[in-house]
Amino acid sequence: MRSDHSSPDSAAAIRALGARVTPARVRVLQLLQASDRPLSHREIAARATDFPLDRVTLYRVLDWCVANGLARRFVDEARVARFSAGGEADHTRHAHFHCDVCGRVYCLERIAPAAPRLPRGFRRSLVEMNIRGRCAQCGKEAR
Amino acid sequence: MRSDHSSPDSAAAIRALGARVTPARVRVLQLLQASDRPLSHREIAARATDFPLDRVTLYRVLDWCVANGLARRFVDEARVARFSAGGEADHTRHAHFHCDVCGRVYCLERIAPAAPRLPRGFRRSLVEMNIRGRCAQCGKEAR
DNA sequence: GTGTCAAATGCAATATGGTTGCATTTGACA
DNA sequence: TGTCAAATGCAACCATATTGCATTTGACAC
Repeated sequence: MRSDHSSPDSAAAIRALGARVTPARVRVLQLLQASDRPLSHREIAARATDFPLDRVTLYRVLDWCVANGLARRFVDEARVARFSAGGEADHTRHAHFHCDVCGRVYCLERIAPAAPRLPRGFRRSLVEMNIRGRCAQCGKEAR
Repeated sequence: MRSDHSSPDSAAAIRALGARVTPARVRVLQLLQASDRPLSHREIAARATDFPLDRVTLYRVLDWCVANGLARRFVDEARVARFSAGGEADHTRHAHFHCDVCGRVYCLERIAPAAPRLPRGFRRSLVEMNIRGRCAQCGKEAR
């Protein structure tokens, strides 16, 4: 246990890449790791109020995380990018659920998209499966 | 065969909904129907140079098509909306392939996403499957 | 500790894709 | 041919993301 709130894991993951361990990277990675669902740029900014974090820096940190396999990015139905901890490989092993009501995105860890056979000449890099509908929370509130 | 270029099908489809048959709707629907892959707003505008078509009108026509089941909308990796002829039902019966190189989107008519079992309380409205990679065309050019 | 320097950051300006409000035009029908 | 709601065009606006550049800072050598 540490006296400060920094997660040694996120800092270590950054250092392991031979990259500079900066407060912005550590904090953003912590937030992603602490969330059970993918976060938008907006949501991350809202959670990082304890910390001075420029919009542009946040974009750059997120891009950096994705480029280095620390996070995965995808785009939801409302055209906003969402990020979650874990590399591409992690997140293509399961499906995502997009709630039409609240707009939240859930990782469905137990649902794995099968890799289908492609037409001649096409090469696959990854498969993603998105399910839309109403999440348990919104279903509860609706009755 | 008609002497003008208007497809009787698109006009008929619009009329069948009890809606007004306007040049903008007919032309946009024709373009979508004539394409073998989903088109972005930009791509449609580029193809409709023969015809005065306001940006906003195009957005509204597209929204109207989607709302009335004449077209399907989805969002690609670059956060741009894409449209193709055919209602939601048509396009959730097959997967889409997004080329990482040229950005084009293909309908994979022969690949059907299986509807998985969801966690308790979640209700599905539709399932979509997106495959990313390199298309046959770009694969050919690369060698 | 202190100096060094590329990497990372902050800020302002810009780009892109899409939406809203409102006045004008037009397709369908009497 | 007149009527009127529906559809359109225009201007202004909004959200998300990116670029260029000057400044700051983490890591490492000393």
